[in-house]
Amino acid sequence: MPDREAAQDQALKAAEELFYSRGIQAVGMDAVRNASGLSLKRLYQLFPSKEALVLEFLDRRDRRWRQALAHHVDARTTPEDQVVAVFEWLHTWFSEPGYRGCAFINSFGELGGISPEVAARARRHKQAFRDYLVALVTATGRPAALGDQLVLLAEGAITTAAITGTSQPATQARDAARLLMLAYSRDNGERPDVSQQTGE
Amino acid sequence: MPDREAAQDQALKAAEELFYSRGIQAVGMDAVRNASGLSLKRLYQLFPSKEALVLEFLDRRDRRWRQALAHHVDARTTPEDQVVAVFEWLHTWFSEPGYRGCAFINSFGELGGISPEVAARARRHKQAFRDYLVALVTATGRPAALGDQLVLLAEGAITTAAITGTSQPATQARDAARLLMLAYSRDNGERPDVSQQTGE
DNA sequence: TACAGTAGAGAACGATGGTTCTCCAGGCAA
DNA sequence: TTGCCTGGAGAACCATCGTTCTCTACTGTA
Repeated sequence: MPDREAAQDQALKAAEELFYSRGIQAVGMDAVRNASGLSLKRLYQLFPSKEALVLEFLDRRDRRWRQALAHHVDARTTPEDQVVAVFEWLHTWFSEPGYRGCAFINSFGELGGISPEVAARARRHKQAFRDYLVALVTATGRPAALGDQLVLLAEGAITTAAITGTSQPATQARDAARLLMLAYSRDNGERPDVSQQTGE
Repeated sequence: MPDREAAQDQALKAAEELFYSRGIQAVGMDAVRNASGLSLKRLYQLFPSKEALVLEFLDRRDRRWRQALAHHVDARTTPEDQVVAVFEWLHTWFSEPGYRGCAFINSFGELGGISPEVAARARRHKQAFRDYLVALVTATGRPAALGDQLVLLAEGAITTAAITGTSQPATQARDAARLLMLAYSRDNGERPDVSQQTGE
């Protein structure tokens, strides 16, 4: 029998391509079969159901995505640079052909309301990203609250880039991130005053 | 014959409830029939296909959403307050029971890859929101670039609130927005320096 | 050569979905 | 009253989907 692991890899590669580009419900197991070159029988030997394939697809994507991000960030030396590198990496991601947003946001929107498992994967993925970014931010000596704000910039850039079809949001988010880092830098005190300076 | 307009309203109300909470493909026309109290025959008299119903649902949601936002913002007097009011409105939106993110982001993720019409509605909706927010920002005397950054904060808050199930992202986004408005205020010059202050 | 086990190709099956059709009840003009 | 139109309820129809089954070909072994 051909290597089980290799076959799983083939299936998941095909599934990722299809699920990401067309959405999950729009892709039948027949399409996965054609794209992967595996037989339906083999597919169901490797994954007991489509749901299982979907969850594996998400897990695999989560791992790869975070690895790719960390790899890019690790190339930088200072903590500040590492934070900025997150947004630079977003830019290269957005520029990939076929970029269509975050697979977790997309599958949450599509299936989060009817599949608790899918919703949980999305939560886990976003939580991991948040923890990662907050760690980078606190390494610069700035508060976790800034990390949460940068998460919002990154998430906003991800969906805006997908819908508008440009990678510009990454640059805008990076610039905003730099301003916020400046606002939270020691020169301005650890806790910039956001209380009502605009009136009300 | 019962009022055509009233029947359409009934159908759209039911469709919105179902599509938003469960996703579009997961909701059959049978479910819309049951929820709306209309017969299938009547439904197909009012909308030639499910696709037409979906597009009408999106158009209607776009109108209502922007109206609700504008209504909240209009209650404020100063331009700065109006910008902040956007994020306060997000907070009340996120706090609604059954909040599950932006219907346009969700349907873009679900159908954007296979339905150009749905993708176009998402683009239009986001473009309108962007234009609105940029107009509010430029009314304060600040550059449009800040508006784009605030859009990212808002979009990020929308999806983060949906996936985490909290309304806290609205507050975080509002605080970040205040800091960015401060950074762009006349005291700091019209164009804050974001060039490489973090090195590299 | 005979045989057991595995895999591939694709038909088959049961469920569901979008869409249409049938049949019947009720209102209303002549 | 009679005939006609509209609408409701739901069956019917056809395609698709997830999943399983059948049949055949092949490989390795005694």
